Amino acid sequence: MCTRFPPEPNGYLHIGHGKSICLNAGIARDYGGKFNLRFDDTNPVKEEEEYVESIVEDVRWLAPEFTAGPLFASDYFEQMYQWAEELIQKGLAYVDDLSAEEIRQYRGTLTEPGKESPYRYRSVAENLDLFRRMRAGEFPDGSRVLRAKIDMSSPNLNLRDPVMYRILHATHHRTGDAWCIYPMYDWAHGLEDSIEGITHSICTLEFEDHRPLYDWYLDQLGIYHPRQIEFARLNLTYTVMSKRWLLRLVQGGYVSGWDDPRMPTLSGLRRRGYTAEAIWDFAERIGVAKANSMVDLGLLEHCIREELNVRAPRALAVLHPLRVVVENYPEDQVEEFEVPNHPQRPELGTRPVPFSRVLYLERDDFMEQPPAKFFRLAPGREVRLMNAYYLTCVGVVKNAAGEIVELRCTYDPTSRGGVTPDGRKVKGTLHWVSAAHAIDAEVRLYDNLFLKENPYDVPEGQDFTVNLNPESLKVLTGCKLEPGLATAAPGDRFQFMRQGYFCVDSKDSRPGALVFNSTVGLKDTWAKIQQQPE
RNA sequence: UGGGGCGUGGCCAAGUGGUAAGGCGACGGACUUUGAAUCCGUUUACCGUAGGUUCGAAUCCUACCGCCCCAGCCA
Repeated sequence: MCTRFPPEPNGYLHIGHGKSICLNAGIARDYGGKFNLRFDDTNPVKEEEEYVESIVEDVRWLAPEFTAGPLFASDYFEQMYQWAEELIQKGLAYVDDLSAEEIRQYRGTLTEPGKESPYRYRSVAENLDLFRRMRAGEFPDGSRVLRAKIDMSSPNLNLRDPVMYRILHATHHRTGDAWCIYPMYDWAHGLEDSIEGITHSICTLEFEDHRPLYDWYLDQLGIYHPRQIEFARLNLTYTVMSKRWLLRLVQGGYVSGWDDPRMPTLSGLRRRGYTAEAIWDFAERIGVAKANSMVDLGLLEHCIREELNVRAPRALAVLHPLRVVVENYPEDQVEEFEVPNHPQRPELGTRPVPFSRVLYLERDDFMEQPPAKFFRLAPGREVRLMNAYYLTCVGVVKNAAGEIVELRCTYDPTSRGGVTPDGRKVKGTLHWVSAAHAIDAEVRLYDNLFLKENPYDVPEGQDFTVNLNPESLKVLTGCKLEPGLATAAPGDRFQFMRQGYFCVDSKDSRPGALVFNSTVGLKDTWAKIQQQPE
């Protein structure tokens, strides 16, 4: 078993490529085979070194232990050229002087057969001479091509004498100016697979029509013949995967770059806090088939939640702070509570969290006039501060505009640790942070980039921007975090209790000026209840 | 109106002649110092449609319907 992932280095990898990488690398893993990362770098005008670097990084991140390479199609150019001469010798390829426009016209249409080029029956010697001179750089771009001689009346347009080589006086990111003719995908791909001994050449559905050509080249050459198998590419709700649209998002400044945490790119997901394991899990759950489908984004989110639930240490963080004064708590007293890093995994230990008279609570955890099912804090109501004390609201302080600016509360000294001697129960348990000890941080809350399940569904005459979610990014400043988070390093992941999973941004976070990205929220039953029409 | 594919519950997806796995979601309930997690249960599919073959069909045959891809010197 030998598989490969053959990206063209002309863009960043996204979750759809992730599916392909997991599929191919997974086969190699499961059957003890090989998996090659091979760049299909046959078009110098579109390809750049920047892209190969990002792709190598992404593939190594996803499948480090299975990946061989990087390999490059451009390393096989000489061999490909020799094989092209071989086809010419066999009378199976010819140099065509028709212009691009003429070739298009001669190709016919979906329903009408094509016409043969007047240059189709040149002698082998003339073809060889011309092809060598193409390589030598004697002709300008677009003046001639090498074509396979197959069947101009084939119902499969790919078989109507496909172009094998075009003249391109362009500098290649790896071969420099060594070549001025470059092989076309159909000609090159099977050869690359054959050279590497690929057994299963797995590609997406749109190449199904190309398979007869893939087979034809290999058969005519009589070289090792891998088998091409197609599968449906991934579509995700609320997400775009086309290079064109992704590029628009980046170039239009709708996102901060290819690795913006809202992007479905592997680098974006990584920066968002996704793990390689979660992406593998996702890839395995969605399966592989030939039916076009659209996978629910919720499944991807489920995968990362499930993993982070197990591995992410918990932390207390107040995103929308509301000041709370505990009136009966001594003015200058500070005590520390030992808080478990993970309630379900005691082996992860505890950490000290300071408590004092002035605290911050989440604004959403208080309602002056609570509806029926609200069981958090309200005037006269008692709740538990997680791992600390029971707290009762005794007063509300408002500003001139009538906005709540502070809560006055009392605590039950006998409830230390969050349990009372009388064993009385309380409905709500809230996260909190000591005002005097909290550290400030910026928190970036992300939502889907698009409002529609299918962002490509744009009303007639309108721009794709109508589907953009104006609230896909919310930057919160002045968030209050427990002091232990001060030493969090870029990439570190936490569960902010009762809220969701967050990671320290790998680009913008600095010690003393931390920036957290929301990876995914916790499931929120309360939000669901609130949305129900009463 | 040429060719190549695909159509199984809300979303994915097994199953290729023996009478419809699983996951996600949704909905109930238990438990709970995260309205999370966990646990239990429910969601009981005219297998695109219509015919046919067969003791028996999602699986085989025929016709029809719907959706996707192909006319780059892109990949």
